[in-house]
Amino acid sequence: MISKKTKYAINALVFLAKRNGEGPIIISEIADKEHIPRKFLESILLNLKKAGILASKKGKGGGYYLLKDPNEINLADVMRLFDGPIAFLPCVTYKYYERCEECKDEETCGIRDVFFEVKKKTVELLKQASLSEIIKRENRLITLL
Amino acid sequence: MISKKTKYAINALVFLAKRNGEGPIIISEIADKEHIPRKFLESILLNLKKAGILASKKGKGGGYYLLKDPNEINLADVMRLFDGPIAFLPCVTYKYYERCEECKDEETCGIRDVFFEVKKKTVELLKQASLSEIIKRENRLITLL
DNA sequence: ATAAAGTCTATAGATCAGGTAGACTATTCT
DNA sequence: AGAATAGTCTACCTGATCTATAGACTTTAT
Repeated sequence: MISKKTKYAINALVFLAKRNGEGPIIISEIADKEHIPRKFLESILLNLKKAGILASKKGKGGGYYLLKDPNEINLADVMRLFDGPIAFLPCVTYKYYERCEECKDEETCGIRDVFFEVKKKTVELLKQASLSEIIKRENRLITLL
Repeated sequence: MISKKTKYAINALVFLAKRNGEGPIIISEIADKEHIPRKFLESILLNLKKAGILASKKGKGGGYYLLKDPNEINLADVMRLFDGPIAFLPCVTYKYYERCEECKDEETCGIRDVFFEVKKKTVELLKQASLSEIIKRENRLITLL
């Protein structure tokens, strides 16, 4: 399961993507509209800014806005930012690789082989899931109602 | 990431599967060979027994052994037993379904749509990963060396 | 009887998730 | 200049969960 932090981050990003181009949007508005505890959201947005995904403007008329294109922000990146590796085992992650202590031989580990495949497919699907893609799906689901 | 508990459970099960038919194997042997803390392993095996996957025999000559066929024990079931749902969101799980508090409309949620697809594929792959399958993969990896 | 082996109950340290509080800094408008 | 607005930073708290460990108890084979 992803953490609430990640879930809130995704919701906030989709919200900002929908209003992309309208200029800065204040934290309180995002918090209210997306039902996210305000102070908690603060630190989330700060992280997204540090990661180069969002930018902010201080003072009156300020707020947060997307720095990158909605096509280029995907769920895999956001999840990794807040929850760390997506894989089920440390020995099949790319950036956070760690050997399993109790493992006898990684090269011939059947368990690892399975989890590598799972991770590969998962990352593939999550990379495709950009903010634009999410919004596109939402619109498609609405037309199906 | 899966918990150590789940990882240990999988290792113990694969170990037992390899020696299926040899009669009961004592906790200490599994703990030693698989490098699992003995007392921790105890409670894990007890859970697997309660779930109907393992059986045990007390007293001298006792130990644990598989109750089900190695084909019928898969990673999806084991993971669910110890770590709960496999999905990334509570709203796309089957058995543990829960609505996302902050969600406005589940029916048209693009985020949910993506995570549903991810979960579907993941469960599919993990269901195929039976103990027999894991051992088969291990043997194949050995021949490739 | 005795040794072997699983079972049950309790506990403990460490880490982390989720959230709150408040002071501080930068910017804009009048 | 000064008030209002809005993000930034530091610190803290509470409860849950993970990863074990300890020890007494029960069952069984010889």
